[in-house]
Amino acid sequence: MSETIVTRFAPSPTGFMHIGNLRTALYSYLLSKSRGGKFILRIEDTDQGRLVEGAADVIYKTLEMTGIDYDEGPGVGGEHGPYIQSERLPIYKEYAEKLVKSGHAYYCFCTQERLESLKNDIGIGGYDGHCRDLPAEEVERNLAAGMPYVIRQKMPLTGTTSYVDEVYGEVSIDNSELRDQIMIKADGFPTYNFCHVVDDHLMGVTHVVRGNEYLTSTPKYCLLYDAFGWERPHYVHLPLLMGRDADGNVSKLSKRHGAVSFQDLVADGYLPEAIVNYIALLGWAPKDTQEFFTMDELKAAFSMDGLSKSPAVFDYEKLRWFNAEYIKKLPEEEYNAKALPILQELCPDYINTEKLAGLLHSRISAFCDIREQVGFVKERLPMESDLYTNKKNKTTPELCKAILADCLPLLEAAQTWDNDTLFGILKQYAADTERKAGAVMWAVRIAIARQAVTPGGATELMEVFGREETLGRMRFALEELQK
RNA sequence: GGCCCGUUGGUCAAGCGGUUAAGACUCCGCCCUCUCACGGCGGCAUCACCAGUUCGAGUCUGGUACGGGUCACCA
Repeated sequence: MSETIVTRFAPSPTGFMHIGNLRTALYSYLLSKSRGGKFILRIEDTDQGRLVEGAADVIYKTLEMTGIDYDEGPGVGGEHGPYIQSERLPIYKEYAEKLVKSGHAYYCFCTQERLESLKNDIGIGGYDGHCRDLPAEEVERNLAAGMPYVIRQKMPLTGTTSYVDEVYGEVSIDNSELRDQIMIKADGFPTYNFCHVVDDHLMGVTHVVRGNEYLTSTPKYCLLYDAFGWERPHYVHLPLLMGRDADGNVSKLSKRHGAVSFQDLVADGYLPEAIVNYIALLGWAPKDTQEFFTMDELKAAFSMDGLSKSPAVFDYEKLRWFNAEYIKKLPEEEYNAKALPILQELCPDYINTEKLAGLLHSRISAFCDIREQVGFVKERLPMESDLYTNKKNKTTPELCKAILADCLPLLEAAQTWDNDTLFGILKQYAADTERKAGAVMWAVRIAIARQAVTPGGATELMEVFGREETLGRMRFALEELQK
């Protein structure tokens, strides 16, 4: 029989979608979809202290924007609901008590103070098992007296627990390394360590896809499956996403490395398709050298044997390259829909923003680049002394002054104001005066842009500025040179 | 510190015992060109180290070093 594969993405609603989490969601989704399986979304909101208003919406929105759709989950329903853990509390309680009855878990009445002092005692890393073998009568008495309690998983004291990870192979941990972790907290909420196992089993999850940080705690979860008599799922641990620190070292990608949430990147002008394409290749590689993938192509190409074992450093440069490629492929209308509003806000009215947007299309890697590219159109920049001097075109301030003086009347007389006409005028002038076209263009471009590097050539910029602004800038530059 | 995992160029990576060690980003040249960008062409690696196994090792084994993760009433 061919088992239907079921994977899930189980994020905690923190208010933002970390790019590493998004990649986990993507791989989990792709694993399932590459094999015609099901994909479930489950919200893990069992930490009452970290509740953030509207945080789940960020998750829904991100998955929608990236095209990661789920067969079951909040909003879409499914036969295993509810899909929000805070709505499943009675289930966890029931299963935790089952484990207490079967001797795999126990009530613990230790106070926070006692636990604190334990931490300070050398030689005891964590809980000491104080309540592990409390007499039944004492437990009953404490419960009846309403003493606060937690429920802990009873770990075996000896032996080892191992499992076979789909990417890392066999992982084996001494049971003595395992602590009696809390399953149900004092507030009645379950911990991740416990409820994700219950949910994954109840929801029929066959492959648990998650970050490598769970590699060494997975034996604890295996023990839980064993205690319940449930079949263990397949584990697919993913290499971590790293960020480059200021000191050159790397560590788990986090906010200090820059924009690391999906929404931050989108706000900076990165396209969801580009982000997905880039992170798909961070920790996974296709069998051939294809590098651009649509979601459908990813579904077709994804396979677990392409997963890497070693951590991957998130490289903004490469993301920028991907994004630039996606922007270049954007149809005119879609590109303008994003670029024009930014330009209109930045530029004076006389600027031909549509033309400017066109010049920028192949020159930006993210839409946030627009701002720094158009600084010179907003205002006349202070002139740097040596800009008129250009070795390749053999220009000098003196030559530029002459060119500007000559060209000003020619341009004032221009019948129409578009690139072709303007280019023709200047080209003709160059031919007539036996000057290099490059020198003429250089003089004019520097005069109006007042900076060395510009998006577009002299006549293109003239079109962007329009007749009045261009001539105004040229006259100003000429006067400046004549001083 | 204990335990676990990893290590092919600055980065992402292919490679599965015999290859001139793919490809991409970055960087650097050259070409195109009214600057830049786009586009085109080209360049940049003794596979962390040391032992072993083998006729032969980036590929297998062991050790060392380095890096990372994990040891919560967070997930």
